Amino acid sequence: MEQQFNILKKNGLSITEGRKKILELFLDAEGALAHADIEKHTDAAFDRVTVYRTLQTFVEKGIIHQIPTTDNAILYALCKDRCEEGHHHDEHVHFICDNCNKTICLDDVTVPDVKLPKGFQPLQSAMVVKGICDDCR
Amino acid sequence: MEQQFNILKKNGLSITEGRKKILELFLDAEGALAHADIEKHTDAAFDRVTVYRTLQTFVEKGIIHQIPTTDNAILYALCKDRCEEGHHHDEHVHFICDNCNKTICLDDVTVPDVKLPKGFQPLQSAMVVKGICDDCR
DNA sequence: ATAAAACTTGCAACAATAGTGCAAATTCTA
DNA sequence: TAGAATTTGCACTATTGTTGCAAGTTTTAT
Repeated sequence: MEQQFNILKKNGLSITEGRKKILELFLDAEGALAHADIEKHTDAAFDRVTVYRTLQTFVEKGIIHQIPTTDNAILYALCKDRCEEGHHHDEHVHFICDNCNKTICLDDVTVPDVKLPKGFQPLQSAMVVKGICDDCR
Repeated sequence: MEQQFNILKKNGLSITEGRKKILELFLDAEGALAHADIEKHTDAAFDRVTVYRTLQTFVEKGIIHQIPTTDNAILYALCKDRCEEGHHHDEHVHFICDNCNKTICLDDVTVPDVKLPKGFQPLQSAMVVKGICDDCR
């Protein structure tokens, strides 16, 4: 697959083994990945620091986005087409399964608007739903 | 004020300096607090470990609740009356100001229900809105 | 008011996670 | 294919969270 290549190219990034491999992981992944998942799946073929920096770069370029969690782990998932550098459009709901612990982007479920108190100006919203996913029922 | 005393009493916790002080911080705080904020405001009068354990205890007892963020820091905020031990009712929207960086509980704004794809069973939802708060306009 | 029981704290040690500077290696440009 | 630009890995440091245990504090029951 040349998909990884194209994504990197489109974002003006050098094509390197590490970046291709990490992108591949995201493309294959069903759900979101944590830094730890990536290290596990790459067999320490790349330095820990490289993974951090790659993830940072991808977030900056709008290739992946971060997902908020309560348990102090940053999760990352691929952005869909609409994202561009410096401007994410990841306003879809994220689902965390209590059973298999996977985090899944519900790309088709957009975060609903809410009425905020007077004076609060919304710019971005995130929504996380916990429960049991389709596979675990 | 005897409010701290009462909260601790009601939850069957021993009344200690540390717990009273940390509760006071929450009662005074406009927004949510991170572990680091608490250490800062207590002048290291209490051990780092004590702060961790106090926060844990408060979460378990339903005195404070955790707020998900994307930046890898757990935030805590006081629960309103409705919370009880082991059963939080913090299904309100949280607002993070891009300017002053405060996190505010919008207690009156409940997280809306969303329609999930077939097979997904929701149990708990969280919603975080980023933007400019009332004070910063 | 007081002693024993129960609980809480601080310390030290540890573990996991994240970030930085810099030299070596790789990738890109022309 | 050489030089410029970027990326990587290493060693080191910083930050964040956890655990066991002895000493200290709070509670309880006299």
